[in-house]
Amino acid sequence: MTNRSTGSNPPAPLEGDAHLPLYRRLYQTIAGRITSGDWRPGDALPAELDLARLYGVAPGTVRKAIDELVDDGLIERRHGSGTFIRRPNFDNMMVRFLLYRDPEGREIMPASHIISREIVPAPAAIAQHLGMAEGEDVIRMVRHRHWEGAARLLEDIYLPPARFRPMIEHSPEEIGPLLYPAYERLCGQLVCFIEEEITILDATPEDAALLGLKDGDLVVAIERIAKNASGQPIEWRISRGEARRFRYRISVG
Amino acid sequence: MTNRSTGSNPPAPLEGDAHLPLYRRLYQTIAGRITSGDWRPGDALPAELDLARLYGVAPGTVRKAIDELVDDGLIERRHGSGTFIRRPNFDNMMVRFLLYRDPEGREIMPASHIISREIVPAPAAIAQHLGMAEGEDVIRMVRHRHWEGAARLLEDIYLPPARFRPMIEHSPEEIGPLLYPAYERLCGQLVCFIEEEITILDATPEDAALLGLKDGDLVVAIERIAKNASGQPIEWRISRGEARRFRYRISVG
DNA sequence: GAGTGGTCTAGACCACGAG
DNA sequence: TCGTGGTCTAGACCACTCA
Repeated sequence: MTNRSTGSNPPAPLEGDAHLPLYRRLYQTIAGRITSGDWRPGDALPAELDLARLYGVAPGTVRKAIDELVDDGLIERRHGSGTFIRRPNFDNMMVRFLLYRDPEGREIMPASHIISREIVPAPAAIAQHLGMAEGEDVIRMVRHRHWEGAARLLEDIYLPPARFRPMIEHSPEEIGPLLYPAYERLCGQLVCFIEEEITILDATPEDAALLGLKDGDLVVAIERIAKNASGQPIEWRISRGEARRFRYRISVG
Repeated sequence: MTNRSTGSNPPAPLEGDAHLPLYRRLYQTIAGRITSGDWRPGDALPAELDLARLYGVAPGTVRKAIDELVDDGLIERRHGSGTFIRRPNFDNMMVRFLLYRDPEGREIMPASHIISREIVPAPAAIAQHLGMAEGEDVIRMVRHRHWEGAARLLEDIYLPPARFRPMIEHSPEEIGPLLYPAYERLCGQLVCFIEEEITILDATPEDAALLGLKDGDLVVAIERIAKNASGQPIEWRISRGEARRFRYRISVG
């Protein structure tokens, strides 16, 4: 059988090489419609049987593609009501690890101060992380996060201008305290995956001064690469904070 | 259809409550045969169609159970040759994070010194982690790991005697430098899952002395709970090392 | 070539959520 | 009550490994 659309429209095309499994190509197609903003967080996907008809594949093939999208956290099933695009929430993640709490023990939303935004030539390491050429223009943003009356977290953030020009054109007030919602609202960019590397090292004199640390104190440095639904890197950042009281949980299968 | 064994033996029983999905019960059944030592690392599982016949379920149901066992790292598929029990390798994990290398940059297998082994009443927190009652007997083992001529990692390890009595009956030479292989070899216990929590804190005077740190230096403390194939906790440990140069990578979907 | 997992199909029936 | 996802079945054919 070469075409199983039962008398109705011809099937929609799938992304990806024809030699890839259908469920892989369907995964990429759905991820691409999230990346493009065609489907946005909160939206419902078509029902599985509708997707099967739409793309001309069997229901079991749709199910396998959706299984993997759910595993990767891009979408979410709600039994009886449908399948929905997720909005991951990474922006406030680091604050949790630094274990600061208000007097009642609740988590704090720290104040956010954008110190500078400029376009600079991409250093080699950052260009590589972002899939750009060395020396190509890149947006560099410095941000400090404050709580308990002092700077606690220093962030250097690098963004490709092709996707993120609005981040230098809008005022800090329009951007607000959380970056990832601003990326989505102002630039149509959705962060879906992150990879981090944690290092403990000696504070530089500048960082020590900004964080109120003594000479010889240690900082925790968290390097992060953030990717969109299609797995393309869209942000690189390094954050530094006081190492003491840092805490992190992981589980490995 | 109530019984689909085609004229041959009746199906083998599945673990778990009858109201659970068949693929979940099959997952638990296979995990249980790993825990019990019935199937050991390196062994091949029966072919998927044989498992389907053995347990009286459809091939697709076997496939879904095996998919999840593979996702959880308990088994491994090799296309064309079979499905095999995996042997996870966690024991040396922490050493990687501390970034010590020999002069040629290779990873080091640090020397391992068992300082003490004793049976003590379980403190409340440890009893809870191990699913025991407070005050019940627990094995406490202290181990130091050395490289570059000094102690670099201090480990306090707690084990339930019901599973691990051989660990106090055998000599340190019989145990060898790696604990998890010794658990498997001497006690028939296989570690399949771990959860860790990393904290940076001030060194206690004793830890500072043992690690050669100055007063006020920081240590990284890694608390770990290790579980077998059935998800039962079988070991709790806390390891401390110098915080400086600590490094950790994670990715979050 | 025999046996294995990998992909894909085409359904049936159940459990859940919302109107 | 209807539409959704959740489970389960029963096969076909392909791709890979190894003797």
